[in-house]
Amino acid sequence: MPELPEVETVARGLRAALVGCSIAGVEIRWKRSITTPDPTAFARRLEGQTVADVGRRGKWIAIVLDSSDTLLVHLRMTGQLLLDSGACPDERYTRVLFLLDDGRRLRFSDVRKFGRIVLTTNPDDVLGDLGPEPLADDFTAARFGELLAQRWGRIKPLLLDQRFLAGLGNIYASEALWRASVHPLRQANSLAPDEVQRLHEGIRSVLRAAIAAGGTTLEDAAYQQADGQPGEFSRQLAVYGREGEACPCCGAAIERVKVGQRSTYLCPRCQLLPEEE
DNA sequence: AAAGCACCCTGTACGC
DNA sequence: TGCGTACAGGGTGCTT
Repeated sequence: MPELPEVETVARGLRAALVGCSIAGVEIRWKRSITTPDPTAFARRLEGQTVADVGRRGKWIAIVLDSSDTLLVHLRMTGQLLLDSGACPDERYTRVLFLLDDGRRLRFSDVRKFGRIVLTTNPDDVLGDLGPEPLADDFTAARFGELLAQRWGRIKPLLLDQRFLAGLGNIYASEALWRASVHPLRQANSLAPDEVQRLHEGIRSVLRAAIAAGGTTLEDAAYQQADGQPGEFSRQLAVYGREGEACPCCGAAIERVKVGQRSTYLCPRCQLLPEEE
């Protein structure tokens, strides 16, 4: 499932491939993939627009157009943005098709139809509620500590809350907690300064490493880079999806538990839960 | 503020 | 083989 590193990888690929290109036409095959405006206005407004830049905020891809419009894309679970030269073997899951003026196509493919596309002149309407970017310079351990100190809930669901911190999903939340040796059920405001420091570093290091590897592609997952290549980070996952396997650090068997209705993976020996919690 | 749950979807895995 | 059902998951919205 695409999280920050996968979305960043896609955005970089699209930036290299799309800037300067114009949209000649739009074909909408699943209307609910478009949040706003309505499909007719969406297609009409996009035709003739040129891509000025491609960026990312949290798990949103922002395709900035040379008018006052921005195309925001959220891949959710199975969304993909793929470039092709005008044909592809399997069109089954194509939900929206952007026809480019040079004959290529940008294809929004999405098996489970959870992904969403927004065309807006005010991206902040969508992005404004997002928490800090974990890799930004001003997201310091001190700032992270201040934010954690205000929260009484469990740390793992908090890391998944996009209003608290933007971009982490189920995979990297588990990985970051393992890197920091912090148990997922810990109360957020109970973390000691050294734990805050480790978790801050765990989050940033796992995201950086995953971006460097082109993201994570799981066996059954849909994520691919814009050129269709799989990400290589799955081999570096320490705990996610590895129930019963040996912890790379201590060798104990990795456990899977439910936290807030989500599967969470941890090492029961490295990530201890203090008795009072 | 925090937690639980239903919902949106479909492919896959499983039990019978 | 073939059916039915549970499950996975990001985000939203509602309720407790």
